[in-house]
Amino acid sequence: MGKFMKDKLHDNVTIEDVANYCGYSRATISRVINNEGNVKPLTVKKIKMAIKELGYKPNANATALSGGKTRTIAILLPEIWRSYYSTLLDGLEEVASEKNYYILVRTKNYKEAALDLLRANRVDGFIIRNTKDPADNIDFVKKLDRQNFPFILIGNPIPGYNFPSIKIDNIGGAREMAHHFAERNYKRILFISGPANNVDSNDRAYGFKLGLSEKGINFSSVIHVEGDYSKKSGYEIAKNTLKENRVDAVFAANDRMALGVLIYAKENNIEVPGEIAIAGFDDAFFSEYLSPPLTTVKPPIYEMGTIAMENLILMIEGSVQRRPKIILPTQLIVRGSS
Amino acid sequence: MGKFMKDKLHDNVTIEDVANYCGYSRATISRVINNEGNVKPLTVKKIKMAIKELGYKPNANATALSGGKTRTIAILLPEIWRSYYSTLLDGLEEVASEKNYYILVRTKNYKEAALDLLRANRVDGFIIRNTKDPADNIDFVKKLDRQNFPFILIGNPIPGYNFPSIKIDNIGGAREMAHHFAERNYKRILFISGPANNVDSNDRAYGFKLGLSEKGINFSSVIHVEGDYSKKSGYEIAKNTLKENRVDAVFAANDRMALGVLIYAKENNIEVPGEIAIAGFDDAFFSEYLSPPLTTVKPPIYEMGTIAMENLILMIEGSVQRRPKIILPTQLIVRGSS
DNA sequence: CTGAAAGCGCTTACAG
DNA sequence: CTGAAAGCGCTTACAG
Repeated sequence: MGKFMKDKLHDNVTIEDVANYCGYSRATISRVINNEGNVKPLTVKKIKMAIKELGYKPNANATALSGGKTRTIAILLPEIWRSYYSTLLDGLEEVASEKNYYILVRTKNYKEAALDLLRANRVDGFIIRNTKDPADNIDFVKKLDRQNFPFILIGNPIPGYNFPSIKIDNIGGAREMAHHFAERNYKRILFISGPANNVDSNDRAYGFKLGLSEKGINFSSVIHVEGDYSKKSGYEIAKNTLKENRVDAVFAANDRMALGVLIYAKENNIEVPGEIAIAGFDDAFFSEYLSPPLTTVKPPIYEMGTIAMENLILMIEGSVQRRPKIILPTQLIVRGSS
Repeated sequence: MGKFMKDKLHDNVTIEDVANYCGYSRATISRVINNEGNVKPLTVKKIKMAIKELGYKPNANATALSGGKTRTIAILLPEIWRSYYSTLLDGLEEVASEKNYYILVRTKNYKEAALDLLRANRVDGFIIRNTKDPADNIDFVKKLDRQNFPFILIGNPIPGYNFPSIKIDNIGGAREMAHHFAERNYKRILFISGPANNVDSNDRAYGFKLGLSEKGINFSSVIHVEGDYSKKSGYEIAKNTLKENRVDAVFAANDRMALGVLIYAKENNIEVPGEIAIAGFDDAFFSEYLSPPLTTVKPPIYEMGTIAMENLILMIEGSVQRRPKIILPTQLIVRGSS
């Protein structure tokens, strides 16, 4: 057959065409496509042959409409740009495409979009990364939960609820940092937390405190100042605190604030780590390029993506009810700043 | 699972429900949804009211199946992780969501996926960022073109064809860099290109040559060495070249190779820019954090995303045939390294 | 093991 | 301006 004919076939082949081609009914073709069993092996073979020869692909919209799955998963993120999110997305997509799923990514006004996706039956499941305020999309999440519609929360789960979720071990990571500080014999410590209501930051504070006390350092001797996760707040807090207090080491609840502290130290000729050690949390993209490179806690973001997607697909395809609650270990990365 | 589907269906209000609710036929409801005109204003009003009250959203699969659009756009990328791609994605999504489209993102084995998306009628259009070898997906692109299916190529277009595309002005950017070098009075120049067959790199080489000649500098006096875009190749080339040649300035076809040169210079106590100036192309995420910060050419990646999506949507919705060919200007960013 | 037939929720000529 | 009806390409009880 000519090139043109071939293309034409490829473009419009329906289940009906396959049925006519090999002399079975649409129902049987459908059974073979969906591996339903209860079809004679020879028939399966013939039909698979026909499908291949005609280059048949089921129309996804028809499949979804008639009760089948969409094989697409919605991923709701606050933004894409930051490496945190793009790395996460990378992990999510890795597994999705491997398992033959498509991903629909949404950031802008995603609450509204989520409802639309659900109602329009566009997806089989949701991966949801909360915005700053975890309670923001509580209504939608509850709705999913009520309908038993598959979803997984990524990052900070919604406090007070027991939804399927995956997050990093903030407590463990900060605890390790505390141990590191103890080993280095840093005694006079400044801890800069994130915003007061931030779950991550609170966990990091708790873990840090825990780790210090395990090494016999009382948290009450630690200067604790609240920042807002911005570079600027790190800078300002350093400026306000370091003049009046002797400090051996600073632990900021994220790398951006640690960067602010580092910039302040450089501007004021404070030697790092000679006079003051500095550490952060996140292993931000810039951290290894600073001078000195920043000691930090690296969260397994890519793995969080792959594991989240694996679990979601299990929820979608599995007959068993699953409510995974996963916590992934972090990794302490000691660099030149401590 | 049966129960689950049933529940879900019950939960969803259909066009039938709207029809019953307000006493018009499904056909008329459909007309109102699609703003078709030819409906009495009062009827429109009543129906819109009913839609709102019932919280009705059309089932996307039914719409697509019965000849409507999917309102989703496939984005094919070689990868997501690098900031180039995530920034691009950000721009693409910004416009897509604003115009009420969803995006389907795919990186892994995307050629195969693309064909599937097309056949299964899952999307209204394609945004395609070529892999290293632009000819790699030539068959698919030709197929789209033949079917008059909307798509736009991003980045390096396929040589020899006239497909709708958008890219940055590599020539103009490198030309500006040449002018900058001339102003700084750098005479002995090392140019490190990318791989020989790389379209971007060739354009940058051409633009650099052009810019130098405009300032009376003969390109033949420039040492031209071919790299492979990696940090390592920048490092190696610096090592092999800078020992035996006096060089005032290095222009690498991307920032990663420039970083390699910078690392070599630091290791060998060559002062930058005192003894050798270094510049790159791309404004990579690390470039502003280096010491000294790297002079480079910043491509308008985010804008490339927004403009590409705007044009694609015009192609999808517009009645007019459009084959946009867009080239976006870059921006020279002079930092401490030159 | 297989098929006929009834949907799934829309759109779109066709008629009036 | 509006509705009845056919159809988009699948899946899934129901029968045999």
